[in-house]
Formats: sequence, C-alpha cells, structure tokens
Amino acid sequence: MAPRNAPRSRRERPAKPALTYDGIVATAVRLMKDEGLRRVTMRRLAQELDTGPASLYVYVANTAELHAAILEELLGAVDLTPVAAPGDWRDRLAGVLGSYTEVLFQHPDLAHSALVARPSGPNYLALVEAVLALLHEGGVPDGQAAWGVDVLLQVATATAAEQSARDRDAAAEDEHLALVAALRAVPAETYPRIAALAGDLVSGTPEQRLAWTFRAVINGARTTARTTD
Amino acid sequence: MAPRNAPRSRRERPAKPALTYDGIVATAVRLMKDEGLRRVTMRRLAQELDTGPASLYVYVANTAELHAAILEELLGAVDLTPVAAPGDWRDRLAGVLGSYTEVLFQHPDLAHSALVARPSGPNYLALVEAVLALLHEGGVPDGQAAWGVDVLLQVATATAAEQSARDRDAAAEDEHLALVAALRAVPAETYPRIAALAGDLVSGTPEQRLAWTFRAVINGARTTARTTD
DNA sequence: ACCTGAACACCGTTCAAGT
DNA sequence: ACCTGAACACCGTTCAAGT
Repeated sequence: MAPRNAPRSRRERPAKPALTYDGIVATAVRLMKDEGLRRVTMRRLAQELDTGPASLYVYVANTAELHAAILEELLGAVDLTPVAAPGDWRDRLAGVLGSYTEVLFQHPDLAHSALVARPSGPNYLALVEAVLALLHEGGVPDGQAAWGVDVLLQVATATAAEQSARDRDAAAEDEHLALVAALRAVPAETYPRIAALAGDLVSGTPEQRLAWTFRAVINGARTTARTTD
Repeated sequence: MAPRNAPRSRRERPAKPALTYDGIVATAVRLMKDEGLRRVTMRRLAQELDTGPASLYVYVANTAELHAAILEELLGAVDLTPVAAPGDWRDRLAGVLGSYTEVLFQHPDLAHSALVARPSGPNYLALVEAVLALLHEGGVPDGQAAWGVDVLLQVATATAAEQSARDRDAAAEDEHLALVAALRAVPAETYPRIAALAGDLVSGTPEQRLAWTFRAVINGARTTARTTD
C-alpha cells in the first residue's frame, strides 16, 4: 500500500489534462469503440474528459461535427494501395471502394452520420483523390469523374447506413422483414413487375449487391455524357 | 357569449376521440407540416392527441416506424403518370424519379429517416412497380432491374437527405462550405486529381447532378451483367 | 481566451396499475 | 384489450459568471 497522504496523484496523474481538439477527438474515438456511437454524446464525452458539456463547445460546433471528426479519423484505415497496384483499373477501384465499405460496416452508425455531415479532412480527401485517379486512369472524362466519385461514395455510405440500422436494433430489422414480406405477398394484378421479380428484389448479400452497384455506376459514369439540358 | 355551464363542449367536441393507427398517422402528418419532423416526437404527438406517450406504443413500435408511416403517406403525391405516357422510357423513368425527389425535397427531414426505415406501404410499392415497369419496357434484364431499382431510389433518397441537413441548420451548411473550401485549397502535389477537377467537383445544382446520376445509373444497370464472381 | 455551473427545454421507452 | 401516470435514464445547447 502506498503511504497515505502522499502527493502522488497530484503530480503523476494530473487529473485534468488541458482540453485540445485532438484530445477530444481521440477520446471520442475510444468511447465509440468501447460503447458505440450512440454513447458519444456531448454530455457523455464531457464526463469522460472530466468536465462539463459546455466546455466542449469551445472546440466542436455540435454533435454532427464531432461524429464527422470520428469518421475522418477512422478513414485512415481505408486501403488505398490498389491505386498504385497493377491490374484492371475497374477491379482496383472496386477494391478501394470495398475497403471504404468495410470500414463503414465495422462502425456502421458512422455511415449514417456521414450522410449528414461529410468529413473534409486529409483522410477523406485522400479517398476522393484515389477514386479520381483510378477514374482518370480508366479514361473517364473529367466532368463525369467529378460527379461520379460522389455517387460511388454515396451508394457505399447509404448502403452501410441502411445495414447499420438493421444491425443495431431489432425494430429496424423487423421493418426490413416487413418490406421483404410485403414484396413477396404483393397481388400480381396490382403490381405485376414486383410479383414477377419477387425473388430477385431481395436476393444477394449487401456485399454482392454493392459490388454489382459499383460496377454498374462505374460503367454508367464512363458512358454517360454530362449534356446541359 | 354562450350561456355558462352549457354542456356544449361535452357533447359537440368529444375531447378524446379513440386512438387509431390512421388517426395517429394523420395527426403526425399534420404536425410535421406545421412544425417540422423534428417536432414529431412520441411525446409531442401524444400531447397533440391529448394523451400520454405510452399510449402510442400500442399502435407504433417506435419513432422510426412513425416517421416511415408519414413518408408512406406523402408518397401518395408522387406522379406515376409517366409510366403510361408516350415517349422515351428513359425520360419517363427520370420523370418518375424526379417526382419522388421533389416530394423528398419538400419534406427533406423525411429523406433522412427513409434511409433508416424504408416504408413498405402501397404508395411505396406503387413507386417500385412504376420503376420496374419502365426498366422492363426498356429491355433491362430482370435481375439487373431488380437490383437497379434499389440503387435509383437510394441515390435520390440519399441526395435529398444530404440536402435536407444543409437546409435545416446552418452548422451543416458550414460543414459543406468547409468541404468546398478544402477541395479548392488542396495542395496540387498531394492531391493532383482533386486540384485538377476542383471546379467540376462542386459544380451544378443538386437537381442537375441528380438528373445526370439517374441517367448514368440507368445506363449502368442496363449494361452491367450480374455475374456471380 | 478558456472554462464551467446551472439552467432551459426537451427526449424514448418501460411498466405496473387501472378501466 | 386498451390506456395511462409516473418514472428511469438520459439528451443538445446556451449563457452569465468566473479564472
């Protein structure tokens, strides 16, 4: 046992390290990994940093910005090596997008927040750059590449966000099952095409569907001119 | 002035009409149009219905389901007449999708909730049926049409959701401006493609970009086989 | 400049108890 | 079966006052 009244805790563990933006974000990332994004609230985070919630507003404008900062941090894990690897550009682009998707699927609540407040830090920019570089290599015209990168990242993000809601709580899963049931039980007179395609509409894993979607969007972006109409 | 103590209010305005699912949803729709989706909470809605929040849980499983029911209601306003109109199937499909987008842009908070909990009522099914019918008319193979309808509705919904966040609060708009600024100020050595396309990346209105995206996804879905790999 | 206590104005959801 | 009061366990954000 340490002697009583020793000034240890005062000197070795300064109870309150000064607040910094980086420190706040790092704590937020840890909190999210430990307890999920739902618990990364201004109040809970302030508690973790041994302060009051008002103090955080000096560094972060609101909760959405905080969540965007967490995502930006995690985007450092996206594998961008396919950009410089050999092989077909489409496959390598699908690889980068697949890696982005994996990051989102591992922390799926973030995908949801990414749709609302996109990050704009270096890791996000590096991802955009990688996608643009591969579209350029594939000969996709600049204007189409510029708009195409948005669509590609958006479908990946939206798919992860949808999936995340179902993973998180049973109610969202129930609702998805309700949709599947509704599609299968639909009267063929009123909805002939839905009835004809019932099986196809719900087939495949999210990953399989997303892989096809990436290819389809890449092909579409490559071949669809940006006419001003 | 009416005579005092008349039993009027007791007989002519029964203070509490019985709760029903339809009544709850109708009140929720009205409340959203009056005060915005943010105010359509279980507590606020219960107050509007002159009861306690616990009573609503007899009819609605949770807030997400309530919001999905509101959207399903509003989807009745989507214009599906292009399905049976003359003209190029692509243009008519873009028309249906554009009408769906307009509904979402008018009540943009709903778009956000639609990504999490999709509706599965008759209006949503009619929209899916319309898109499938037009893809069928265009000769898009069944499997590709089945997966393509999802992508088309998803990009429309995700675009509206993004836009809604910016319309709603200034903070989200600031964040978007931060991204635009970051894209324009990026060092050309580190991010050569972003620098080269800076103007294109942020050009166009959401409507213009979405119109191109619809065409690109339709083309991609039409030409991209669903190989099992 | 930075930090904070305290307050304002809310939330979703559950559950035992009533009718 | 349906409805409810009351409670549990939280929220985001602001602002005047302190250091």
